[in-house]
Amino acid sequence: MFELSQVRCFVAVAEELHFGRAAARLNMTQPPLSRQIQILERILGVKLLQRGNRLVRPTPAGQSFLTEARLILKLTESAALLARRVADGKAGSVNIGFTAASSYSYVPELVAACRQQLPDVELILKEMVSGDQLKRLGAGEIDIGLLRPPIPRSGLQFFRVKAERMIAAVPAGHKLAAAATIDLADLAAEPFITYAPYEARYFHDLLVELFSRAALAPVYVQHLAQIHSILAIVQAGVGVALVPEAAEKLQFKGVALRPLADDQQRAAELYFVWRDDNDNPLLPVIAAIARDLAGRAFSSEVDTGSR
Amino acid sequence: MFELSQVRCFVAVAEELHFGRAAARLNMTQPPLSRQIQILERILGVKLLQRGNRLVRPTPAGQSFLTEARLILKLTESAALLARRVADGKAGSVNIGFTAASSYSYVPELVAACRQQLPDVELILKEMVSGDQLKRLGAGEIDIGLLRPPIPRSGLQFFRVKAERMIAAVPAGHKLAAAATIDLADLAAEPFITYAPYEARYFHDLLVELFSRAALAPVYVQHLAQIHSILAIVQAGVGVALVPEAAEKLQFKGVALRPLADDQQRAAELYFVWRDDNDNPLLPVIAAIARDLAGRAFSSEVDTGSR
DNA sequence: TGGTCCGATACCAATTTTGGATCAAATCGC
DNA sequence: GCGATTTGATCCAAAATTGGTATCGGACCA
Repeated sequence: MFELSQVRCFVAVAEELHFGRAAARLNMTQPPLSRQIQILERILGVKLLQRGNRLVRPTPAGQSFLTEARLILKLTESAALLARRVADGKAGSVNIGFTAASSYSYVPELVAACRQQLPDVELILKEMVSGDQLKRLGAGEIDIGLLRPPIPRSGLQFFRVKAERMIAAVPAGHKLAAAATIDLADLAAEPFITYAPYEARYFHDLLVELFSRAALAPVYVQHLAQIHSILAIVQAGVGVALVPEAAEKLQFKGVALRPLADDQQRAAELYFVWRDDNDNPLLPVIAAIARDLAGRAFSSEVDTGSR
Repeated sequence: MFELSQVRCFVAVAEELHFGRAAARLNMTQPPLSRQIQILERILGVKLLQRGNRLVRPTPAGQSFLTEARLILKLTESAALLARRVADGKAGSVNIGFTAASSYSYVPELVAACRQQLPDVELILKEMVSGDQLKRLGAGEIDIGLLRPPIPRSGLQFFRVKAERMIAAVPAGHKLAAAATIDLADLAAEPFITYAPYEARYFHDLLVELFSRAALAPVYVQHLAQIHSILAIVQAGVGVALVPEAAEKLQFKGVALRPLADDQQRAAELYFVWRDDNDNPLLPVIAAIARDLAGRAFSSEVDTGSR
């Protein structure tokens, strides 16, 4: 098969319509240029240029090949450029796993920030529970996980991007909805909707620990994995629940969301996790964006707290 | 800039994920393969492959480059293939000039036949009068002319593709429309619409000769270049005219078309013309199609005549 | 008909490429 | 653990390719 140098030779001659000038443009002498064109023609089995004694002009096949040749050269250049951009972390793609809950609160901001700062980067988002994310991280199927603790030490790096309060969700007309804050003991006295022990293990364990520390034992009437399912059940009047603050973004009608009493507050943490041997050049770039976003989130959280 | 052989090397390694196997696939040994990859990486300034001791895998930049590389290789192959097809007269494009009149009778059949037999060929059709076609043929701006005599000998080849009778056009209600055939003398007695001496020189000269031979001198009331314009004027009752038989295809309401008396008939000829030094491989192919079409047209004409 | 322009050819020198041998590192099996 | 094996990298001599100089041959021009 032919070589790119030959294609460049041909394009030069076809554009100059003159071997001598084309050779000059290619920084070479005329004889080797003639030879390269001949070789190209022999490889293709097609005469590309009609050499009259005073003029050179492309044959119809040469004309057609010229069009393609220009395209090929353009493509090679853009391929090289793209590879460099990817290596520089300015283009490419990253697979990101995220939990359903984070899609309400953190993922949208992260995606927006990336789109703005890295317009040529493709973010491939895959919703999955934290456990699956850890598995996929290990297998190299996702580059980044946005997940809940616990995080095993083995070859993973991570930092916290979010810590959001758990707040109570009660039916809108419920007597507890009347107060600005809700006491954990009052909540535990109601029929309680909680999280599925595997699919939403983090929240499940969080609540178990929260209640046992407070020496409370609520009556669990339902286990669910998704926050929006829980809110729907609360709305239906089946019981009350504790959900992360991000649930406010869902704007669920008929459900009142109230913070817990100050001394009972508990934060649900979200971590940005990656394999430390992941060589995707986008990783440090996106990690920096994520860290920056998290920093701003925490400082604004402090603001909110101080009000 | 890099070479296609290096791209092929890289694709092989990226697909096999193994230098040895890739080398075997490329019919070479492993050391030069390793080196070609290194050279490619140095040219791009980007590490494309991560060599672990038991595994090779593409870096993100390599992954992106792999996609582009496959595209480049595919394009080179298709470019070579296309060039060969053009050289074989199976693809490509031809510029064809044609007279307005031929667009009613011959061009549609020719285009249809080409589309069917040469689906990958682009026919670029340009309407122009015969004189312009000869000029453009000389300048190489069209490959084929479909035009009227006279044709100069200088470096042109040609053959006749059509000879169509001239027929009389009279307003539908006109007294001459009553007869099945019209006598030239009767026609010449009417106000006569004829052809512009330059733009439609062939028809102009044809009529001049026809009438002078018959020792007739019609009163010319209007000169026009286009057949449909002439028919429109005839329809308006301004006068009568002689038009090529193909005018029947126009289906002009309010105009009666009648053949001349048998001994007065006169044929308008259409020729397929090209420069004998034109190297477009499509030329012989399309000429053959045109000749075939002309042959069938003439034989069917003989049929009509024998009835 | 000689001069000039232009691409092709012949031949030569330099570089590049090739592939065998070898090396170094790491994994696997016993 | 410790060789045996696998895998990519490196070294080196031979071969091929490439580019350059000189020259040729044909065509147009004066």
